[in-house]
Amino acid sequence: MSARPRTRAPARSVSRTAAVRSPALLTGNRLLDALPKADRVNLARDLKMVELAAHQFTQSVGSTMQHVDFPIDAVLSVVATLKNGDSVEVGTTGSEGFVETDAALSSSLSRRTAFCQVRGRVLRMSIERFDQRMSTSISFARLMRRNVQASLFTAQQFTACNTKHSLLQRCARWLSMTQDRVGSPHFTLTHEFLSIMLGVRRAGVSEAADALQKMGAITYSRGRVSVLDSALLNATACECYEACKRAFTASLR
Amino acid sequence: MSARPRTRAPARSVSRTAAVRSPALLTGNRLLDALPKADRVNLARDLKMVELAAHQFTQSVGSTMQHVDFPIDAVLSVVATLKNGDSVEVGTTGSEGFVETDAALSSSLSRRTAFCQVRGRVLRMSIERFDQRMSTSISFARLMRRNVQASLFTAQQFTACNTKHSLLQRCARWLSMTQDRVGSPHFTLTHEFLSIMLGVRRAGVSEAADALQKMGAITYSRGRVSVLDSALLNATACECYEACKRAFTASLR
DNA sequence: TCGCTTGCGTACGGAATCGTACCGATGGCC
DNA sequence: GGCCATCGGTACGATTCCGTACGCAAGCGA
Repeated sequence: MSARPRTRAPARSVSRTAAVRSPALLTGNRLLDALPKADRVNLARDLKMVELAAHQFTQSVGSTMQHVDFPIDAVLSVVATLKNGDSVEVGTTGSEGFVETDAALSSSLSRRTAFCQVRGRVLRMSIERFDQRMSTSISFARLMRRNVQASLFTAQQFTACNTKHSLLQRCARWLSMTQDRVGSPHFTLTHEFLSIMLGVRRAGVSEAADALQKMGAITYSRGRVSVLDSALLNATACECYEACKRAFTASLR
Repeated sequence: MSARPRTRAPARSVSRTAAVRSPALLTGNRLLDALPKADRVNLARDLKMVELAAHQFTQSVGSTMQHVDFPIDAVLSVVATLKNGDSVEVGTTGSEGFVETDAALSSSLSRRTAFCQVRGRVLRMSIERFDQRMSTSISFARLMRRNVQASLFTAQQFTACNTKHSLLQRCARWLSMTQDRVGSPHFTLTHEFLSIMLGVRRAGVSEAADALQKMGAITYSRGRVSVLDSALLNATACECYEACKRAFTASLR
């Protein structure tokens, strides 16, 4: 309902754009796949497929960055940890981006904690290779930086979202975003975990989730969530869902 | 009646570090002044001093960027505007940085609104010159990007701050940050305006400000604020004040 | 199959903040 | 010197969310 040429895709399950970009070179990460062909030819040799388990950490504050992760079907969360131990999600990344954004900002130290939110695969590139590509390929550097711009936009949006929007709206936003990133209406998530991400009580999430379930948008049970009516869910979410989605879409161009 | 170091200012108003870096080339913007000498030699000809009045806009959403602003003693705010018209501050910039961070991220469109929070001077550089320097000077590009990293860190910190910290803490944080940026304990600010920045009611800010005044940290009257005890103010602020300060300091190295 | 861990429903008083509104006081302007 | 817009003190019930806590039930491992 948005990207113009792709919706008219023919019989083959590969989109036109992708076909033009020779499917054999596709990685599954949309950011990498948006690179011009020249950048993708030898990409695979710099990438290592890694399976991440749920809640597995991929970076921690103060450590030297070792690698950059380009998710395929995993969803990674970046959180800010406060002195009292509370963590709040400040960014989420799926196949539209990469984790360890600071690497694209001339920094070599991790300033935030990141971990796997929804289990799945990522393509891992060493910092050395990443830096090398950043400094030798203008198109690579440009695409990465535009993705960082979207991350910045998202963090800013969350800043406003957290003061202005209700818990129900934010729950719906989070579930909508995650559904997009997982690429499936079914994923794993406990109320407890979502409450940490949103910076609220577990009981608060249970109430909001119950409301979403009663209105028929989702169902859930013991850590498994299914989105039944994504249109309804999106409509219940605050505008921040659409805004962030647009930001990432725009960054791929 | 409080700020210590300035009162002890010697004959010359230039700091030691600055002296080492040949004072004649100093601009007054700490970010630019942190550039290696080679970058600063012909800097002045690309900069135009501009006086900004309070509440004067310098960029708006969706417009093509024309210039980048390096504040000297002005303080600029970047805000996210929601559909209902509410605005929330998502970034603040003084002499430690620059405004129009997206310019350093391969983007030419403004995604946020920015305006002058506290009147003063900025050094304005055209986008063309900025882009040129970004692409020709590694040290310039590196410094700008590290500053963007600090902006990203700040936006992330505010995301957590807005869910976890009390209004009193956030008021104190804002006042502490602004004092640092203005470089003076006296500045102009109404409760109304601060309430918009923090995304809360005007009455809420009045209560918090009253509390800060009663504890002797500040005094204020009809839009003029004076910080009386910055140590007390900092102690009342949440950890986010120190965290963001450190982030910007680190980005200058 | 048992038991235990984990996930979630729910409830309670309380705190923080909201929305709104009214009014006094200040200070710039004519 | 008087007028008036602006600033901020204050109060009210309403609302949202908090902190906490208890209990039930599903599913996993032994």
